[in-house]
This record gives sequence, C-alpha cells and structure tokens, in this order.
Amino acid sequence: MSEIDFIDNTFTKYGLKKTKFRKELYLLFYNSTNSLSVKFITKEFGSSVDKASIYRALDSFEKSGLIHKVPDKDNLLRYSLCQSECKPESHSHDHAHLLCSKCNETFCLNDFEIPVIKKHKGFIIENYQVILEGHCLSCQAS
Amino acid sequence: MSEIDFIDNTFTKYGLKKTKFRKELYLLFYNSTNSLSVKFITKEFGSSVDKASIYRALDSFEKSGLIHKVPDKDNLLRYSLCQSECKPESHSHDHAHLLCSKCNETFCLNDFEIPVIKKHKGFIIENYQVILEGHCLSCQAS
DNA sequence: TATTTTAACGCAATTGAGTTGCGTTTTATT
DNA sequence: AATAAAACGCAACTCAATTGCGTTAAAATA
Repeated sequence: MSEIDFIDNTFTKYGLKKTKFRKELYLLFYNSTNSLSVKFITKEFGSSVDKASIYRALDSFEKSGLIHKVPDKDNLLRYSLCQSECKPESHSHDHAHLLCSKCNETFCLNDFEIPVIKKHKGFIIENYQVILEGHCLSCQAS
Repeated sequence: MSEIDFIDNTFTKYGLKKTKFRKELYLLFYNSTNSLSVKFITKEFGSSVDKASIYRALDSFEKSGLIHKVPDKDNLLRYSLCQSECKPESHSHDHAHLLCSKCNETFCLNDFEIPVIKKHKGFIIENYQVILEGHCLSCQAS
C-alpha cells in the first residue's frame, strides 16, 4: 500500500474530509521522525496556507486520534503521530519523547517502555506522558 | 524552626532579598500540596501585586532552585516546590506530577519512582519529567 | 451530472499568557 | 545616614493561539 493510499484509507476510516492541504499535512507527519511545531509546518507550506487552517487541521487530527500534543522546551505546542496509527503493528499510544535541550527538537521514542501504573495513593491514572531531556545524536558532536 | 524562620533561612542561603511579597509567595508554596498557577497566585494576592512582579519572583525562585515549572493540561505554566528544599530529608528533584483532568489541579507525587535511564539509543538523557493524567481523590466522587 | 449540504478555507480581528522598559520604592551594604 | 542594588508598579508590548465571517471546495443526495 502506498503512502497516498494509506492516508486516503485513514481519512476515510476517521471520516475526515480529503482536502489537498490536510492530506499533505498528514503526509508530513507520516514522513517525520520527530514531532512538528506550528512554526515548522507554517514554513513548510509557505504563504499558501493560513495559520488558522493549520491550527484547525491539527485540532481535528487530534480529536480523531491521529496525533497528540507534546510540550516544547519553551512550553509551546508540538504535535506527534499516535503510534497505533502510524505503525499499525504497534499500539503504544503513550510513547516517550526525547527533548534535545540544544536544538530544541523533539523525538518520539517508540520502543521506550515505562512500568504501567493504574493507581497511586488513591489517584486513578489513565494516561501518562514521559519527557526525557538531554542531547540528540547530532548535538553531541558540537 | 517555624515556617517564617525556615523561609528566612532559605532566602539568606540563596541570596534572595527578603521582601514582604516574596516571603508570602514562598509561604504559599510551602503550605500547598499542589503546584500553583499564576492565575491562582494573582487571585491570592488580589490587586496588591502586579503580574510582572509575580513572574519576576517566580523566575528568580526558579533560578535559585527553589521551584520548577510544570506544564498544565492546557499547556500553561504552573510552579511547584523542588523537593530537596521543601523536604530537606528527600532529594528527588525529578518527582512525578499527577494532573487531574477534571479539576485541572496538579499534584506532586514525592515518592513516585521511575527507573533512571542515562542513555537510550545514543541519546544522552540528563533529566526527565513524568506527568500522570487521571483523577484526584476529590474528583472521583463526582 | 447537477444541486444541495456541510465542512474547510482565507483573511482580519481578537484574546490572553508572558515579557520588557522605565521611573520609583524598598532592601541591603558601607 | 548615605549609597548601591535589586524589587516594585504601571504601561506598553510580543506572540502563540483562537474566533467570526464571508467564500470556496468537498461530500451527499437527487
């Protein structure tokens, strides 16, 4: 199955309208190993797409369960593909993220496992987020 | 040692000026079990303190290592006491936080342990942040 | 395929968290 | 008491993110 077909199928499955921009946006996520900032997406599409459209597309992707938010070093929003969708064989929605404190890029660590806890001192835990701060490969040289 | 004395000592130790507002702000943290938002702090002090002063105080507290930032459900900033300071016997700076998705409060889980990892696939990991999303005790009833 | 319905779009204006500049006040130093 | 240094209040500002609205494009139905 080609990337285009995969995206087409996914959009059908989730009842998303197949607009040119939204398909390209999803392809951008699909071909990326790290999470995307709105700034990056804006640069990628140039002046052809309004930022309001970007935010609205990201919102609808998130509501569909295609992507999820990741906080930035500066607490700005980034978005990252949910693993269960981008890799059908794996179902770890709660993957960890590595945040490089030098280049400020965020990377998804698909196979990083932490112990799953359901309860802690009376709290009911439904979901968790792990953010590892450090240096990525390219920033270790400099 | 009274709370006032403790705060006085801490301020001396960290070379912080002892202004009325900053001492009261630190006391607010000291007597709170959960992290504080700027909105909450603003309400607490009413119109007597400007928001710029609040942000500047929080910045200097953070630089001194007294408090650290915690992201909110809506990606807003909250601030939470560093454990090594508020509880001298314990030294877990990287404590986990529980974020209640109903009341949007953040609670510090001082004794929540996660395995410490130094490297992962070439990344050098220096720090980590764990955010557990779920429901706090008061929100389980409703 | 033409028509209707529905959602996405572009543009502009707005919101609100967080920051900055500056003159004044308060705390610490001598 | 005089001086230096940092914190303060106020106002203006930045910028990420949101919203309103008329227009355009995609899906549904005839």
